Amino acid sequence: MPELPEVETVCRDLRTGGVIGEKIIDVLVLWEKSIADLHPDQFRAGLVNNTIISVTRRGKYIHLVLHTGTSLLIHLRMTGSLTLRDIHQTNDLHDRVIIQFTNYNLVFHDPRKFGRMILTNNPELWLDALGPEPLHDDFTAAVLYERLHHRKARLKTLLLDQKFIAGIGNIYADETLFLAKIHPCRTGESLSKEEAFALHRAIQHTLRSAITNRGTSLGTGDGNFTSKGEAGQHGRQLQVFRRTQTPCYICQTPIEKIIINQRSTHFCPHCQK
DNA sequence: AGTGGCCCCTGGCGGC
DNA sequence: TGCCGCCAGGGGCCAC
Repeated sequence: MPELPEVETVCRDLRTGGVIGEKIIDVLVLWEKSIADLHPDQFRAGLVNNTIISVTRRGKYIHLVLHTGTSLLIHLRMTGSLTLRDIHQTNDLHDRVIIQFTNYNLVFHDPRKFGRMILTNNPELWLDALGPEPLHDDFTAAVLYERLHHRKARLKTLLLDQKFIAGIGNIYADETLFLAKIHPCRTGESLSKEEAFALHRAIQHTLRSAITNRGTSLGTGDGNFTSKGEAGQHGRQLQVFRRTQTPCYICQTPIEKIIINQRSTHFCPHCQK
């Protein structure tokens, strides 16, 4: 599942891969729902002959800005990936959209078809709805405490809420709460200032560490998320996610799995209070 | 404000 | 071996 670290890795790879300055020659839409509500002709017309001038990330969105000022927002959701592929390489069954440059293609590949590409002149409609960027300087521990202390929802729910904080998904929510030694069912308002500060440190450490490892690639079904088609190396660092009934690395207590808001949640019942 | 249910999808996997 | 049915899960939407 691409979360902030995986999306950040994709953006960095697109930049170093030379996408900036590239002119779009043609666009193939192989699955119409992947481009939201736009007709494929409009989508294509908005992109062809355009040049990409920047690649940035906001939450889990990849934001490509074109020289006309139009934005292409890409959300990978569950199984999406963006890869640069040699122009002579054949298409894959699960390719959904192919943006063609002179010498290579930018391929949106998405087996489960949840991902979306949004061509818009108003990207702020999507991006401004998001909560703070967890790795920005203005997201301080005090800011997190301020956002938490009046919330009655459980922490797992809040961490997954993109309006509360942007970019965290199921893997890093569980890992963050383990690192902070806080139980996922605790409510926002129940946290002391010290606990909120510990959670802030855990969020930033978990995300930074995962970015360093180029993200997490889970073994089966979920594919790779780096734009070079490689597996991210963070999987071996996971402390609780998908470790149900195996011993906690700290105290040997079996990791428990519960469901919170339809999401599987993994934690150590001894370490996390 | 918070929660639960359902939907979108399909590969993978457990059960028989 | 082969088939069936369930599950995962980000996020939108709706009901309560």
